[in-house]
Amino acid sequence: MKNARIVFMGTPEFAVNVLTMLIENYEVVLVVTQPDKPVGRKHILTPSPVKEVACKHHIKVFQPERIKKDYEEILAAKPDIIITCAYGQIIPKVILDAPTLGCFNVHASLLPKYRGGAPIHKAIINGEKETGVTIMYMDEGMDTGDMITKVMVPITEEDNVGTLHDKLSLAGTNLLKETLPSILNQTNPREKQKEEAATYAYNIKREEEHLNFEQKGRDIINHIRGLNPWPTANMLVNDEEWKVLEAHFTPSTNKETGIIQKISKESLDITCQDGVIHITKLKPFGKKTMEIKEFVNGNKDQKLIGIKVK
RNA sequence: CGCGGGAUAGAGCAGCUUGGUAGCUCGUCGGGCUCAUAACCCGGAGGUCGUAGGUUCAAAUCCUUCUCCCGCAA
Repeated sequence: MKNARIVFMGTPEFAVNVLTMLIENYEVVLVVTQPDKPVGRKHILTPSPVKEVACKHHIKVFQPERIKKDYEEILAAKPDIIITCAYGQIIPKVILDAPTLGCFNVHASLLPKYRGGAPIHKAIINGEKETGVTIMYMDEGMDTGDMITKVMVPITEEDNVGTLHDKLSLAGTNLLKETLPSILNQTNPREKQKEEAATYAYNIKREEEHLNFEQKGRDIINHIRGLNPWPTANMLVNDEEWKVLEAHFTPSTNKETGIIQKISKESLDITCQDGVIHITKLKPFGKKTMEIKEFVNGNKDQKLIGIKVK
């Protein structure tokens, strides 16, 4: 089926590469994405990245508030195939059953691990050495459908959510490009997920962004890079919320955790369970984010030394 | 008018309470020391103190307006 009618459903930056590839190679008849959301202090109504791409290519966009109740437009598009990628809403069975070839999803993890909305963040936070992308059939569960193809992507020490996100987005796009022909002529493999091996990566909650210096250094570093550049880890300094963007760790023994030990042009050092966290990029309360070098220029009197960070 | 933080040299800050012709760290430029240096020493350039108005002999500093940036909440 060469000229399949494709409906694409997706929302954030992660889905942009996938959509672009589909537009360049296939006939995308409708793009479904989340409604424009008010963003920032001024509540400026902002379209999703996916919507912007769709508009640029003059493809019809559908933005239901609740797809569970408002889906007629998708049926009307008479899709042969629906491809989703980080859409952001649970898709009802009526839609899953609509396309002649089925509904397929591009998910940023090696399923059945990290089902859910924050697989990239959680993979880094948990200190994984590798993750990947899975292309799969959709069913009514959350990322529980049968798997078709996967690609592995290593996680390096230097990776954070931003860099890994970009790698996975590209890997997912390429994987879909390779997999789609077999889906279209219905020769693709199909493998059930092992339910007992499933783990979940739910969206990051506000309280999960807070650093705990009683933890081991390795875990704290993973936590920081697993939340950078978004939503970013934070800590309380003098009861003000500071953001921590980059840091590294050296092991040692300490009497007390969470103490600001030293501020130098190399780093701001805070004790943790088994060593010292060296913060090299941060955002003090009310300030812009800054490199340690900039930060230390304005803190030459070292008045933060000895303070307990919470 | 949702809550709070901020705006002073290219960067990060101090000074504002108790008005009196602008300071620190870094960067930059020039010179010196050194085998050498991102180290050290000496010297220079660079600011109408976010905007507009008010009080005053005098405003970065006190009062009012507006703009912009940041976090939270949505």
